[in-house]
Amino acid sequence: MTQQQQMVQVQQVPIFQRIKDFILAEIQSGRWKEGDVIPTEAALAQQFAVSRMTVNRAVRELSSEQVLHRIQGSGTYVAPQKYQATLVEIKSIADEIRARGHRHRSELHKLERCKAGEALALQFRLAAGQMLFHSVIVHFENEIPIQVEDRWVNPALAPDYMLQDFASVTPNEYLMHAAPLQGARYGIEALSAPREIAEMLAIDAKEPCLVLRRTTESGNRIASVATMWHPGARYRFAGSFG
Amino acid sequence: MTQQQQMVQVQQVPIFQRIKDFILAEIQSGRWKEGDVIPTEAALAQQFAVSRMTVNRAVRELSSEQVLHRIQGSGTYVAPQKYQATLVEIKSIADEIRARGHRHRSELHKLERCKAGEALALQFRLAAGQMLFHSVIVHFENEIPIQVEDRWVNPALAPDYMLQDFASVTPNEYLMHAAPLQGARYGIEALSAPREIAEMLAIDAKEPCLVLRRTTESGNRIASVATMWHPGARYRFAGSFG
DNA sequence: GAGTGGTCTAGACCACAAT
DNA sequence: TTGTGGTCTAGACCACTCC
Repeated sequence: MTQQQQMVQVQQVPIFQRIKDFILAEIQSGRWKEGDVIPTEAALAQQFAVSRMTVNRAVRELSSEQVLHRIQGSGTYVAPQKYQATLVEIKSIADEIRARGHRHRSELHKLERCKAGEALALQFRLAAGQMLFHSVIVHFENEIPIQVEDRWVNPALAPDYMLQDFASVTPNEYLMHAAPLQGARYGIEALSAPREIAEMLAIDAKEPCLVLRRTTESGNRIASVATMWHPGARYRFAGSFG
Repeated sequence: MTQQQQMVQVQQVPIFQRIKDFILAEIQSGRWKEGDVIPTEAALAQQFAVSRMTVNRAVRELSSEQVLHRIQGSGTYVAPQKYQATLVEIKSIADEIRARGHRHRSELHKLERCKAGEALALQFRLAAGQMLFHSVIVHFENEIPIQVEDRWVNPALAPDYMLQDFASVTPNEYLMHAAPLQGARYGIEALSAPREIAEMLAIDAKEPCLVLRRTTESGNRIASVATMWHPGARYRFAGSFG
């Protein structure tokens, strides 16, 4: 086993990683196809002359990466084709603007306490008539309006929301401290700008807007419901992978 | 150690998972803050009266989940605030429709070979004038048009593209077999529908559309450039996490 | 040099699946 | 019953950081 240690030292790449690479190569080459059983841990351990635990780590990690699928008592299989899914990552608007090296500024257009109507109460899973906080903020990138953030907040989870200085702290940043994010639901839509939104974004009414709606949860309660409007002509969600 | 095994049996939850839960609880409660050093593997092993390998697995998995950050020779730290990022997963349109229990049908509107113009050639990293395949397909959900898929394909990677029966196989499905996906770049925009698109989607021209542009790579070459148009009034990208 | 994480071993017992 | 994966141990040597 001291020999193994020396191999690691000389070869740099850990054994479990070399086993992962081997398995990936078999799959990439088509020798192991979708749904195929791959060799057992014991067989791979013998093949590579390593302990079963080392093989176990390689195979376990590939399972958690969705490359393999394991069934206790049965075997290890090549997982079905990777989902042809595109993951779009949407970051905090302020961070994103700063990451581009541009200047972020925000303008508070509205900050109020308000009774929840039926639709809102339903979204918050609260009784109608409950008090909610409501803010409307416009975010600027180099003085060009880029987002209208219309947000409703659950006072139970963020009691100091109305006291924040939203010129220096975005609602996102405050809420992350007040009510640690534990889950979210969201949707992206394309909608015509209503008049008030169009005015705040300095675009024509009816212009297409890219709209992100997001509901965030903290401790099984709804912390916040936000609708973010972006001018279609000036904004896109983008990213890459691979 | 037989005692440990019995504990596992009785308690159901593996020890490494209980250690993960413990660490997560310390962080969630605020007792361990962002940037703090957490106890060493040896200390946790003693605290839980388990072997270091078991602690190692717990901590290693939390590292790969971005909850902790490890520095060899230094220690294990609570990772910086989880990125306040929203991940939107965009699946294949046909799968998505079928997953909703609805009927998917597609109509081929165009299928041609075409010389690449300058802009397209640039996107494909090919010389202008190179031959490309071009298809325009409309996807229907329960007979309502839901997506116009305008796609350019690199013949070098998918030579049989023109021979496919796109009523039964979507371009996505074919391309996944012909040129295994290795990377992608994409963007989501909100645009007014041009006249041709509006006609295919059976909406008014200038109606807002949710547009996904995606470039896919396979083996360092560009396999395909697609633009997918969706009626803003009838379609959204949605998802959740947590 | 002392302490940390990174990796590996050669066993073990268990739950589960296939037979 | 046999074989598979799931978990765990009690050590070990190594690379790296920090003092």
